[in-house]
Amino acid sequence: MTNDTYHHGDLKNALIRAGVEILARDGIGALSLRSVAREAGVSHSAPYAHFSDKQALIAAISTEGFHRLYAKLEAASAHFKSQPIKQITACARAYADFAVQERDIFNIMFSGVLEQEKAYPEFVEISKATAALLAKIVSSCQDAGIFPTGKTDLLSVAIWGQMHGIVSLALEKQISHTVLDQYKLNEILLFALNQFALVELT
Amino acid sequence: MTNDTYHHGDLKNALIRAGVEILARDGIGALSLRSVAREAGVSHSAPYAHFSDKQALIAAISTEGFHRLYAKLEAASAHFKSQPIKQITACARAYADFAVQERDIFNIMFSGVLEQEKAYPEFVEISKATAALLAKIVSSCQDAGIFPTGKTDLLSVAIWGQMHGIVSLALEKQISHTVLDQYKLNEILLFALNQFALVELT
DNA sequence: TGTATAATCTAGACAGTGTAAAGATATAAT
DNA sequence: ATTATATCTTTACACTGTCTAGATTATACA
Repeated sequence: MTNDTYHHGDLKNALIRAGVEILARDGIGALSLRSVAREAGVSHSAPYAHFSDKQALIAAISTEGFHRLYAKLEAASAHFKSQPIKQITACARAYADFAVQERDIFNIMFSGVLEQEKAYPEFVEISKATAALLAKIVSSCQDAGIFPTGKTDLLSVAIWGQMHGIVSLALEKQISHTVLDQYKLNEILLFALNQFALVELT
Repeated sequence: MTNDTYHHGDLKNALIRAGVEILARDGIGALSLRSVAREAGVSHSAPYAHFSDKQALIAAISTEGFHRLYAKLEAASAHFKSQPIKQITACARAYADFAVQERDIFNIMFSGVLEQEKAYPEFVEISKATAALLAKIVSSCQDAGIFPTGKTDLLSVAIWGQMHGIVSLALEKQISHTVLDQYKLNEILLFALNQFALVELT
């Protein structure tokens, strides 16, 4: 797609890819409209043909991040089809892995896109789908007698929040390294998840 | 302190107060070195006499934020002296209240200060003290038979992470408003906290 | 097919930002 | 009292997001 014509052909997606690349390579501080344009090889104001402002580009990059997170959770879940215990623990691990490995995308995904007055339908869609995927897994755990029945959405939000918070604090280095070294992130997540469970998750 | 002399007298603290004020009034997007200097009535590079760079100012504002959070948790805890059940639930509510009411300070406190290569001793001190305060309350809950004994630090981190994550997702509007309207933030927190408890927390 | 219209991209400009350097002014130390 | 140090202002620079005007290409319609 990256031919040498005046018109790029697929600039919108190229800009999103460039943003993801910059986040992974140079970190969140290096992500600017202009750096993304440079990375994609276009002029500094070319992005405005596809994104109304910087927030819109960030929303698009965050949307891509949610797609990756969804795919990772979906894969973890599919890998243990009809084994709810393994599904939920694998998802917790996948969530943590994603946050650690794609740290800056993870951070940008949760840095206020939905708080904006503007609506970003694709972002809303995939983030809702991700929440629904978690709820589905939690629900199947309930059906399997792993979690108490009822209030699936409440349970699901509580579990998501728990995973999210523990992972976030760890990324922020707010969890003392003596604790983190002793237990490791996955063990903390498992311990926390087990509080909800009727049988032991391992 | 704000006399009309060339030397301000207490510029460092004035800048921190100005930063806090801007965060509360105009939000995180309006927080710049120059806006803080303007708010304090000094030239745009005056802050460099007291802060090595913007990160250092943000660290100082975040430190002030942690002092406020600590004070709020301490007050909630002190108000229910030797009533561990009420202490822990009051702390959860206080944590959520702080996050909601001082939203932008809360966000800046958890936006990577400790990830920096530079060390900010006062920030480390108060954030450790806050974690220690939570651990103390959790420990007293263990002594009172509210939480299972042992692994206090693990338990404490899991509970902190849980509160932090649920509150963060709510601030981010990632918790669907149908769920949030139905249960309210405090109820979600209480439900989640109860998973750790041997007796019912209310 | 040819031409008007729209979409896409470039170039230039502007105000705002973080930061560095040089100089002015007040305080502290001797 | 003089020197040294801390504090603050002014100026300057590169970089940012965004706006405008104009160039180039694709699309739609006659």
